[in-house]
Amino acid sequence: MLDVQLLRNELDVVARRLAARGGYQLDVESFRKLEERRKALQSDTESLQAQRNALSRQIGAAKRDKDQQAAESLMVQVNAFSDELKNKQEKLDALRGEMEDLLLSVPNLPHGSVPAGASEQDNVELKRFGEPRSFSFSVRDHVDIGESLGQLDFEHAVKITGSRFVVLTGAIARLHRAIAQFMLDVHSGEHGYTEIYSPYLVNAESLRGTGQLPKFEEDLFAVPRADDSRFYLIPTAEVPVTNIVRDEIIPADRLPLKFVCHTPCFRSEAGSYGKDTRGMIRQHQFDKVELVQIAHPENSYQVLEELTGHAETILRRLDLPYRVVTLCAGDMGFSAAKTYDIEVWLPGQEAYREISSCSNFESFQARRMRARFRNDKGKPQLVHTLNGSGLAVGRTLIAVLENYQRADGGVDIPGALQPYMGGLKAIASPR
RNA sequence: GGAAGGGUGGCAGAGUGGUCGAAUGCACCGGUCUUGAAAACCGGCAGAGGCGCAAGUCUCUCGUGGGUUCGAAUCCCACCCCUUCCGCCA
Repeated sequence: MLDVQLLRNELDVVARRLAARGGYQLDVESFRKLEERRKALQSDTESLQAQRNALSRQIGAAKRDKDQQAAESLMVQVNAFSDELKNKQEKLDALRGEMEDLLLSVPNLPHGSVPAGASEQDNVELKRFGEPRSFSFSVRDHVDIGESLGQLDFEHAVKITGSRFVVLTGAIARLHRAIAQFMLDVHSGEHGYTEIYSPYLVNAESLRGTGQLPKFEEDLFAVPRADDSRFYLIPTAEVPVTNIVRDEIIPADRLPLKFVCHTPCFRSEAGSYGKDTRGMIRQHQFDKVELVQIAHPENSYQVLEELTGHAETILRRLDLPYRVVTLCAGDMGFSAAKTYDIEVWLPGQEAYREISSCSNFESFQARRMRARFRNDKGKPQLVHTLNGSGLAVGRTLIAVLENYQRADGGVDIPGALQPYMGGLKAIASPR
């Protein structure tokens, strides 16, 4: 959520900066109209309230003095405008609701360093690490590799649940677990993150806090409850972990808070029907190790660089080629002010594919969550929130299978993961 | 699921219809004292919002939402959450 003051004072500037998001159109006119009505209605309402409060105080005084007559005449005065007050109050509440809805639907302002652009085409490559390996045999994708090993099984997943799910077995299932463990150990042991275990079901308020609601309900899986409320399956650990600080005031000397959390993530993938239907690139359920930082506004951009570096470390340790791109304004998520995507090389697709997305949300989520710290004047001030995948576990598994495949159909285990595989150096080729 | 108790400021904890946005303590900020610090003492200190150049002033908020009333932290209703006991349970 943007600061409503900013919209009041610099509406045109805000509209212009938002237009960088692939031509996003802020409804300037209706905001102006709402704001005008709000202003008038609010001052009317408040002055009536002030009158009522003053008269009520006098009634109290009169009653104390046992002056029944004075009290009654004062009550008559209040009653004269109490209907008007009630009416205005109701209108003002409705108007406030409208304002709130509008505000909740406005995306974050792109940071000044974010390149302009409408789509993926306009993202800017920042750096590359590693060289895509050249293979002396014909390269297979993870589906062929995993299925021929008999350890990557989409057919049973379809029977059990449906499309966009997978069953892993044997060494590949273990490799999947090893990857997550490795990541958790590096981030908690070397990068100073506190490991978190969190709920996988969250309430609507949490999703509103991080920005998934109210706008993106169709991307979520909902679980109905006995009353008419519902829980939602988390689309990312960002939601439960960031919401730890919702409605809290954190002592400044504890910033930044650094959390790492491994969870499954659930996404309906509404609107991506034809996309990535083969393999486990895009699943309704996937595991992810998420990094979250709650930072002081002064250094949140430095934190973004660090956090992105922490995610990169994993790929370096696994010796997987990757590149980092700065997302252009039009390709960024709703809540982000700046985002780096890390893309890993997938030989099976001969392409770099997203494996991590690291963002600074500045105060956008913090404002929705009322997450604050006490600044050096002793006043509560909004924190900045950041997060990034460190990394997506399923896609890392794909990258390992494809980059470490052997001519005989087996897969080498990267050195960093071998301790997590009981010393196993390779997944044996099928006979 | 049954029974009882309870949700008040950063924390602890008073307050059961009338200057209560709220005593007191702790924490925090500023000052006096001190070589410095601690202690002591003095002062300040909830949040959000409106109007105003400012000084200031007004409104809202005591778990949430409704209701009663001229007036609600306080009374009524519903819901949520927490604690304890019983039952059930990985």
